[in-house]
Amino acid sequence: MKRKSSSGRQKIPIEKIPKKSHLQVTFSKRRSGLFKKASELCTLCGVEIAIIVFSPADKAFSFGHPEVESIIDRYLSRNPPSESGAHPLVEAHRNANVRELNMQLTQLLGQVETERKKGEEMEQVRKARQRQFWWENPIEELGFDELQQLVVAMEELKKNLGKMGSKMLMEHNSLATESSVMGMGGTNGGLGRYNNDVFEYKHGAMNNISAASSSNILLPHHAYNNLNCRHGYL
Amino acid sequence: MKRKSSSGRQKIPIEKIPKKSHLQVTFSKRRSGLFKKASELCTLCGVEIAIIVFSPADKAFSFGHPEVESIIDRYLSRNPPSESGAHPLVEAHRNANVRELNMQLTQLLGQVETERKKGEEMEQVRKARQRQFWWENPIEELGFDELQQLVVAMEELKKNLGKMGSKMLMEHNSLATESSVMGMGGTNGGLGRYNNDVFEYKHGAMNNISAASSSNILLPHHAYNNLNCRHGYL
DNA sequence: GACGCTATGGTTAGATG
DNA sequence: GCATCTAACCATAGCGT
Repeated sequence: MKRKSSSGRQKIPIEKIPKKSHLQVTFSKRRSGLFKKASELCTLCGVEIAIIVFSPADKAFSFGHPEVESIIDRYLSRNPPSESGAHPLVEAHRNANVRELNMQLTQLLGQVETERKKGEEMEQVRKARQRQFWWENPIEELGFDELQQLVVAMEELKKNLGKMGSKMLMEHNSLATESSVMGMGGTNGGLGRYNNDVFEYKHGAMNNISAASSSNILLPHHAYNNLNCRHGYL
Repeated sequence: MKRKSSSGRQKIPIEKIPKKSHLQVTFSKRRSGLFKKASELCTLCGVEIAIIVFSPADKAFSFGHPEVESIIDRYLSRNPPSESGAHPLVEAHRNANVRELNMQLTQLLGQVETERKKGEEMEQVRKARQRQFWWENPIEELGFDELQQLVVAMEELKKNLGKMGSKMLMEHNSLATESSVMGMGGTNGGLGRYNNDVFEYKHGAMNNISAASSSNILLPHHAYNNLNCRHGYL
């Protein structure tokens, strides 16, 4: 696709943006950013915040937790008007309800955000995985070139496996000898035992591995089937 | 000196900070951050903003440009000035607020549930995948028996690949002949060209594939590196 | 023109003095 | 508490769709 589709964020001087359209976009983005920060501050610290913004077009935007008005009231005079005291108890009850609702709301907003992010992250992982592990696609869907790559990769991997296998085998053997637990008997059929029409491995270590693999365990059946039956995948 | 004097900024969940001292610090830092952002928004967009914050200790902090009070006035004069409690209109407004809050609450609850389920489901898939694709773990983490299984699986897979490859090759060839687009020239180095110390494939089809793989494209570099550099995984 | 992307600048959690 | 530092995380300017 595009390697360098964007120059990324550039530094801008903190002074009035001259271009109207540009200003509008920035206002929109930064306003939501500001409200988000405020919301986080509410949640993190359990405080009450009210924000009032008049847009360049003189439209009013506001953020408030629990409510803009109650905070304004409280700010204007340090005692909440408690609504003229006609029915103080009712008012108090109502306010409690509203506070409760707002609390739930804030909490839920946080939860939604959390879950959304989690989901997004997983989606990202999945996508990355898809890109990275293209060779796990059904073999039927691979293109010719991809098949070529896969063949080469198999060679590489097998080489690595051979090396790793011999190392593991040595560790395994010394362990088995020490504890005298694992029997290593059985005939050594080599790899041909599992795979009787194909290849021969000339690397020394590999023979060790194949000898071991033919003796000890024999694959757990489900695993083996898994590997074979999913013939389109790796 | 100090190599690792700090672990740097850590991610924190957006929920109430339990530790009082942390909360106080965070509140202080974020409040100033919020005010700074507001100030930038003022300057950049030439708008009027007022922010009122009541600290956890119930102390009032405010930011205002040009002044908090004038903005509050302007805000109150445009919105239903809900100062007195006994008015039916105010009551109605408040009730509407509660209804609105409840609606949001319900909606959000639904969203949370949805997201949660989605996340859970994905987690299940991931776990299932982990179980099923144990061989994708770093080779270093595989146990001895698993390595054995993997070796055998490789043989199987390679066999299948050989077959599939020959089929693909034939299709490819006929296609290339028809369209006369792809050059197939190049010396045939066999698989040894990519992998010079290991195995030899005796299956007839494989030779075709290897011949092709050494000719045409040579692997795109990033793909090749991917396969080699990730030597721990498959 | 709302949305999405990416590179980059900015904010801030944690630690330290 | 406040200032400072560092390493991460996060917000967002500039583009593309």
